[in-house]
Amino acid sequence: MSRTIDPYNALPKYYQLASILRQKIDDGEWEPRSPIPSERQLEQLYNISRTTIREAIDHLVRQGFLYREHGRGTFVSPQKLQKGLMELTSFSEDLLKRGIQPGQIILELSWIVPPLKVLQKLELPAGSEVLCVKRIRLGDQTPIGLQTSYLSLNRSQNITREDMESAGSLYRILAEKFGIIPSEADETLEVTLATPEEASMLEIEPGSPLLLNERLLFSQNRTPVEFVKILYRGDRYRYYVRLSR
Amino acid sequence: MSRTIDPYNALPKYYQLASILRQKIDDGEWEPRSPIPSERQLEQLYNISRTTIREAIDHLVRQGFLYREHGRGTFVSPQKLQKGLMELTSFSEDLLKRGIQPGQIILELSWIVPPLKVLQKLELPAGSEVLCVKRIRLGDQTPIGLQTSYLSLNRSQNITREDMESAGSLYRILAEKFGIIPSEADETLEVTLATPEEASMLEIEPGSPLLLNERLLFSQNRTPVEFVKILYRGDRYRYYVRLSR
DNA sequence: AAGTGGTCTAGACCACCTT
DNA sequence: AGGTGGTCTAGACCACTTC
Repeated sequence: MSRTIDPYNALPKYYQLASILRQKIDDGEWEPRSPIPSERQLEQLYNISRTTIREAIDHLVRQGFLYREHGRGTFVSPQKLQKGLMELTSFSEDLLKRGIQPGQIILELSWIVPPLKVLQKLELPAGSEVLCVKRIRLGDQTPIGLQTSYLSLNRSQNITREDMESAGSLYRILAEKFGIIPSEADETLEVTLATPEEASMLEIEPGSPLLLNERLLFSQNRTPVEFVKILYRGDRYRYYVRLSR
Repeated sequence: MSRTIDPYNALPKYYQLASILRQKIDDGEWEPRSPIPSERQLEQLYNISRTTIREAIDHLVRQGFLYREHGRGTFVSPQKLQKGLMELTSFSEDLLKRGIQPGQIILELSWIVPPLKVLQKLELPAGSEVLCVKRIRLGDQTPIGLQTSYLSLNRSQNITREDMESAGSLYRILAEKFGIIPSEADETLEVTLATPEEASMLEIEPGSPLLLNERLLFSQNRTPVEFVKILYRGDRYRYYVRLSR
């Protein structure tokens, strides 16, 4: 029994169709590299115009679930490990996907005037205050990383320790409390060595190699929202990303 | 004087329009964050149907040159550093963008049976031969990284030292000689320490921290084409990536 | 020749924002 | 109310692949 399109549903038809197709892919109803029904067939099957069919397929192609070959058909992508491609993942979402229990110890949560370099990245005038969140990130109860976030918010948009503890994910708070949806980010990764202070918080030897991840996050309208530095233990973390043209 | 759409041009109209809009953005004719003409206005201006207009705009939105706000308009994105987002950059393209002169020393170029783990990633049966390319990568004449590529090719699709030296970029050879266009890649980054052998080739001390980048590259039809391991000197390389939803 | 995806038209109505 | 982008229709012709 297959779901159908409900014209009275608030969700757009192309979106409903994309969900249906997506499910058939996830369920393995269609084999990898095998063709899905042609656009004309889908038109008949779901009683939707071809333009709308194509819009649904476009979404799935962009997300990497399907690929098209001109004159031949549309095919199911052979799915690799993760299905979420290039998602802007928060630390907690990221770990959950890998089957590790995320946790955190909040070291600091206060309004400060950050280093000038940070203000420049956030495109704020000198002397501006930002919300600074310092946390030790845990995976299965053991330290994995040391994270410092600088958030470009109004003083009225405050985040409390309670918010942090109940939501877990900072990005969920940004979305649900302030309607800020991360849409793009510039990231850099490099190697550094742990200072004695960092080492003690991460429970490793001073001088151990660390993976330093810096991220500048932009919201829907391309305004910088957050600058983050995360120091990962070299022995416990591997950064993963999927790129596409 | 503005370009117009030529209906007899082989290029699709949405593509021609996207180029025109793109140029106006690049030339600074439209300020960042200012609205471009509405879709109905563009319909009149270029005598193209709205569907086609939207297709052109869709492309530019996906590439990050424009953003839409429902009920308000379509706006020019404030461009950051690089304009190419999330591109699958080859090492040489990558360095050139940063203003560093790329170079290479080819250590090895031969057909071998690689480790099983590599064959699995390339989805090849045990015992298959692949083309193995080992290179020291240089930036301004100094070693930056140690790169080992395993290429899934037919024995008829050979690459010679002359190819490598004249083209510089491996990806250019794949594209021009075999019509293989990289379209997606899974990358991981982690920290390791240099073995004595690696250290001598990179001209650093044994035990120095390195950034290990592994990449599995897929072609148009999502077939694995190449598996690469690159060991970067921790003191000379920073990995950069732009992510988007 | 028949089937597939790629491009395009000329409409329509809706949801959202501004005035 | 009027303008904007968001969704949708029912067609059409073209380019490419397969038989």
